[in-house]
Amino acid sequence: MKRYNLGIEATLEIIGGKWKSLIICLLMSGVKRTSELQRNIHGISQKVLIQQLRELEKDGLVRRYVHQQMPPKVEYSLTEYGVTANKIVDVMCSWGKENIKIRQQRGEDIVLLEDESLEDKK
Amino acid sequence: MKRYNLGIEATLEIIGGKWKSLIICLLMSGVKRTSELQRNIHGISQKVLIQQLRELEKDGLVRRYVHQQMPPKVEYSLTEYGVTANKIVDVMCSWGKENIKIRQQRGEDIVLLEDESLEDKK
DNA sequence: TCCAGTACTTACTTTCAAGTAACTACCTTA
DNA sequence: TAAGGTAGTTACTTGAAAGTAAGTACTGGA
Repeated sequence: MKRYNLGIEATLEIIGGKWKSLIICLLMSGVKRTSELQRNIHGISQKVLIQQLRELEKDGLVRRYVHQQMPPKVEYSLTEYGVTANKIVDVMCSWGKENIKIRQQRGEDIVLLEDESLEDKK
Repeated sequence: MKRYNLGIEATLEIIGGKWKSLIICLLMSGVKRTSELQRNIHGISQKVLIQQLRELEKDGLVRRYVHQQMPPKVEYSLTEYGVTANKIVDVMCSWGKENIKIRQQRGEDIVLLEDESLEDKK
């Protein structure tokens, strides 16, 4: 029997960690191929990306669609349930933006590249 | 120069990790003493609790008030800025509750003890 | 006088998520 | 025929976060 004291514990298990909320954030802008995700998430390794995607799939947030073709083409998208999780990711994003602004005003040497990573580079 | 691709990265730095969102959640119900927090956050060690509180204080989310008396009495509360972060914690809590319900309906052997940890045990 | 409780600090250890790198297997293009 | 791109897997290593345990310093109560 698994016990949770607060709802937030379950949330952290599912979208906690370094990468999952970023993946959800990117998938909100539409279906993405594996390689697209990897290019757009700075610093993630292929192993970790795929591992995180599989976990999100297992938890019902992400759908994996394999095109039966060569060369391989695999597409990931959010499920309906995954979209509900985006509510969280959304407030985290906007709170984070505000936080960065505040720290910039304080004189910290930081930038938000913002959305560059979301756009497809031509 | 520190670079963020998405606002969410800054958020994760500040309230990410295993314990910080739980601490914020508890502090939303009012001022708390160190020992109260420790009793109410199941499994946290004193070292880690104090460490997390100091980091939250450094980031401006938590206020630490030391009563000049013996035996020592230290109280922690959320700052105004800390209260803004509670928006995030709030959606995480409610999403997590929903998640637990769904998994219970699926037959998973889990419970949400919910709010027991928030109340002062007499 | 000793134990319990307050709020810490310090030192050391463990764990596990993430990182690194190499490998498979297939196709297309040069 | 060799390189580059697709989507992975596997094995091993690293490092930061967290856990463990003990010590400090003070007071109040049995």
